Amino acid sequence: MGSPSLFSEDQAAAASAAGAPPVSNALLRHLNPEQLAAVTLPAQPALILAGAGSGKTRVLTTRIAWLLQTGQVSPGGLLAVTFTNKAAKEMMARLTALLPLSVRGMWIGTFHGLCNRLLRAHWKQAGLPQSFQILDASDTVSAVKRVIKAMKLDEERFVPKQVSWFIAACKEEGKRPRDVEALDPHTRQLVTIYAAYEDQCQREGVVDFAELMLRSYELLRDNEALAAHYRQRFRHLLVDEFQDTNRLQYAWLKMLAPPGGGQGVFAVGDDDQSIYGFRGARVGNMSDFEREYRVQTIVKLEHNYRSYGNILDAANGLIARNSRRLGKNLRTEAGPGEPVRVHESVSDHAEAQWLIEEAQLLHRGGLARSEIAVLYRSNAQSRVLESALFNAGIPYRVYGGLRFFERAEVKHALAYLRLLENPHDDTSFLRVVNFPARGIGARSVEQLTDAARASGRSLHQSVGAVTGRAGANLAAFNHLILQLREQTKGLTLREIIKRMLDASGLLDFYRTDKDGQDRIENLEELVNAAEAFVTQEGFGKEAVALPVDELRPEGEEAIGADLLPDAETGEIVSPLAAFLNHASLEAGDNQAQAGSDAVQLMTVHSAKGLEFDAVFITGLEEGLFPHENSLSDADGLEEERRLMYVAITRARKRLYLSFSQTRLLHGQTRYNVKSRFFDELPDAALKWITPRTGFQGATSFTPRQAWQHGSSAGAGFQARKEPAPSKLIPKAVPSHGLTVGKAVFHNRFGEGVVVTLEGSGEDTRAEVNFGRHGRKWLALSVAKLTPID
DNA sequence: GACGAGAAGGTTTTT
DNA sequence: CCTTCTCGTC
Repeated sequence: MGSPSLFSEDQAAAASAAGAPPVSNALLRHLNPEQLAAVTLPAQPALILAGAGSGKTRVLTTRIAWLLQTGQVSPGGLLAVTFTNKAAKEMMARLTALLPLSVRGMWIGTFHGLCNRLLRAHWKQAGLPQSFQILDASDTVSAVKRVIKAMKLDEERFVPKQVSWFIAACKEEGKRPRDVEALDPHTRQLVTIYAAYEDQCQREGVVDFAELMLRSYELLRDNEALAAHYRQRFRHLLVDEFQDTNRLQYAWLKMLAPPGGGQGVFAVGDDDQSIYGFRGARVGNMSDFEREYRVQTIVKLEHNYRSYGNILDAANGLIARNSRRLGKNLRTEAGPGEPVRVHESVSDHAEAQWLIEEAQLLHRGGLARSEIAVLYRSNAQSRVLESALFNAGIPYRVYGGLRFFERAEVKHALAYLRLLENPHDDTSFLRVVNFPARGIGARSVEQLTDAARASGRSLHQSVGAVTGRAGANLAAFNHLILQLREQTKGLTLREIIKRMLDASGLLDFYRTDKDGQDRIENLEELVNAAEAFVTQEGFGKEAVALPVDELRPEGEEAIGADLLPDAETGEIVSPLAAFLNHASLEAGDNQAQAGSDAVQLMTVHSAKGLEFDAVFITGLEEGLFPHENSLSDADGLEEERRLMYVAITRARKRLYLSFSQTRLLHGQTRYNVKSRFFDELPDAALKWITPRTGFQGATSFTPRQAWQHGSSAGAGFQARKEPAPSKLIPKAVPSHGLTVGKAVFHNRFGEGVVVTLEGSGEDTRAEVNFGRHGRKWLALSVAKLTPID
């Protein structure tokens, strides 16, 4: 590994001066020296370590704008890739604000979006049908399920969901069935399923998310001319959230811009915010990149523009406990601000109660509810909070759960639309052939599937193989689709969808359904979404007029029609096809009421990238956060710590850390020790607001100032050491002085909580939860257990 | 095919 | 405890 230099301010100034011709200062004026250094780096591999709240997106977009404005690259000559549609949209929006520019047709998008684009443009070479469909996660599981059924395997041993994970994991390692090393019989069988699943997908012309990546990787790997074309074309590649890339994504990048190829590869990431290791993200890609690309320049963005000092101290102090870091420390000029408030409660219920009162105070002090976030490690924790908020009549919004395009009714509608586009789409066919019910049962579907499989034809084509009543019903279904196809020719997208909703019987079905009202609203929303898509994306007359290669880099010759991506201009695809394409890659928002002023509830994972004035991190208990399932290895714990780091750095002004002595989980009361993270946070940044004695959701004793002045309220606080845990579950106390739920101290295991008491007299034994040391059974006659408090 | 009883299982998740 | 899915019945 080399030892890349760090840019100093002088170097930064020098770099911008020595770089391309001076640019209109407006673009660079508001950048700090580190940001400026990053933005104006020469065209070479570079790694930008962008801390939380350090203006990462600004650097990325300004970099693009600068490259364009200085004429170093044309819009068609750069590729910028993100993980989420949201990030891609944000980037395009900011870019348009910086430069008078049409971002349409530029290669800015998600990994999957860009792969899709490559595959649509080169479907032949990729071995796909022109109108291949994309399976979402649940489609993938159903498809795998069908394979397992067809292979007559036990669904207990081969759980479709897990098998689909296995397949995705293989693909994300770049492995086809023949590449997977199967050492045991079970894995061998999994690989057989994988192979059969591939056959089925190929037969049906569908690809799952992982396949989008793998297939386009292979496309480039196996077509030298094509790869050369794109390498020639993309002079600059920019990658967002580099720490979240998996093996395949990194390999894909290397295919587009091999080390030493002279292209600018601008990788932005934060190893401290890598929280997706469990699904294949490889932080190691950052150091691999540094090594393989012989990165000369690492720019660290450590100036934080989001949070006050105490919050950053907490974050820095915590993350410093991790080993294997690239090393970074956030700093601010905003002053210390308030201390981080720590609160202990007796139960999860009390925690919720306290939180609500606190949130009400903030709101009354002038803070918008939407500026208050309640974070938790796992979704199960939201219930108590939700019901408390609900009972208190406080508007709230829970992230997670079903997204718009994942809703059953929307997926049904999309399936009909897909059949209009392509009647041979078996996935869609199966989804709606009997929905709404039209007398085609499982038996007939099975018959039909067998016939189709035997003849190698689509379900649509095999309808004749089923006889009797069901056969007639199937024929009627086919007729319905074909007729609708005829009738909607030439109609606007809006009209097509409305017709379909009517003719399919979907609307009628939900009208009679008892809780169908919401679903009907969603279907209406689908019509609106389509309408909005047509207008936004310009799939009207205007778009057709836009030449496909408008943005082709200067001097690049046209190289044959099938080498030119259609650039989503609408020239090749119909609005319907484009909309379906859009719908399969964009899951949409997850809930309505997005606009209303509501307290935001979400997992720490979904909070990544967001920021709020006030943040509550709840359930900070051993076993929950850090989660017990991640404690088996050091890597797991480090990822939990990064997760906590992400959580802390979401807060702008006020941060609460909260834990509870008891929590109802899986129907059982659990007695937890407070999270080890409390021991790892700098005491000076914390302020314990739990009173020594009282319990039940007591609020802070500090005289509270109005929110507007809140940010400086921390000035006079005394940072006292954590108090002894307060008195807990009131119960009769036997002679040994212990009760279930009692906090105790053991010389070897440290602080713990009594979970069970058994026996009496000399024979009394206690099970104590020592958190990181696990649960221990101790004989009270032998073990020295000191009750705390 | 709709409904209800009963069992299973319950970190984190975008595309 | 509570949700989700499967299976059996009418």
